[in-house]
Amino acid sequence: MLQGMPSPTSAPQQLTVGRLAALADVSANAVRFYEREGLMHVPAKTESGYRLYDAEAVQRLRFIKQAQHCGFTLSEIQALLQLRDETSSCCNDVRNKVIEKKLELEARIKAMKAMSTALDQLIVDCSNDARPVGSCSILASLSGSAKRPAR
Amino acid sequence: MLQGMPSPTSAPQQLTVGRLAALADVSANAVRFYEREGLMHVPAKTESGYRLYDAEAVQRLRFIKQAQHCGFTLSEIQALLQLRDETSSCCNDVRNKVIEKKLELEARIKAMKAMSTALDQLIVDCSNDARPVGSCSILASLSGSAKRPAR
DNA sequence: GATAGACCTTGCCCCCGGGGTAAAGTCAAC
DNA sequence: GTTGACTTTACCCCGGGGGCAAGGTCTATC
Repeated sequence: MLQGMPSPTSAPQQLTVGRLAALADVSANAVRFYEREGLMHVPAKTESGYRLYDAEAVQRLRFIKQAQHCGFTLSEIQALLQLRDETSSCCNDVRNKVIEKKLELEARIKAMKAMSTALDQLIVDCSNDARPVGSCSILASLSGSAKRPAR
Repeated sequence: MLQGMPSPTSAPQQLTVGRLAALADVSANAVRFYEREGLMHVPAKTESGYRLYDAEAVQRLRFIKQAQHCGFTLSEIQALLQLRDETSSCCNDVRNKVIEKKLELEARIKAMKAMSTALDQLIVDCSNDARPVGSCSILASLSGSAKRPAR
């Protein structure tokens, strides 16, 4: 079951891709994908080609996942990771990106609320009766040119 | 400029794909895509292969766009269009789909609000100073295992 | 030492909702 | 007849991976 360490190599905490993935609740496929996309560093490998990760990789992978949960895309996360890797960047650089993302999220929420409200109106208009589709106010509303017809 | 009707064929309101698309504020590419996906009917064609649409197609295309604006995916819209095409279906069938979509939208809004709140917390924690990234509370929070470290 | 079976490797195609491109054909207007 | 806007089909691209195949490797158990 591959329970032991990949002992051939010496270092303290060496993880295969699957075990790393499990620690961050991600699929092994996803980890390899992040590597291809440049989000994860290319790790050391055993002679047979198995990837070997250390504790830093766990941090990095968790970072990626947390940032995704906050609404960042992978390419945005790549930019954040770059800031993190450069000692020259400062906390404000990060903060600004977070604020920008926050504004973007607010805008998307607003758009979705508008959708939700539009649906409410459709539901109210269609007063629960069992009319045939021919006279369905919902279908009529959706076919109009962006303005609801008088019902 | 192809301003006139495609007169070779006789009927009253014949539209080429670009003109149809313009009437619903959609790209011609999108219209052809909807046809491939079975949302738009395959239209009549001129001898040279140009698509020719009538007024019903305008209705249908507007329906698709409006429904998209309400948050429906194309495959859900296909189901709605099917209801619309079947005389046997009733208004309640439509209404139920709308209600279901409304609930889904609410859930997504809730998730995005949670993201937004998480970002707020990060912004507050990172108290606007110019610390180096090494001590950035945002990066620290995102690297942790889902719980924020005491700062 | 053999075998099971869980794990790993690379490589490639799939989802959505289209966008964009190319090369070539067709149309109306001047 | 020429210009230039429009059309056709066919193909690849985005994000964020999922899933599969064919084969190699590892550990545990007999």
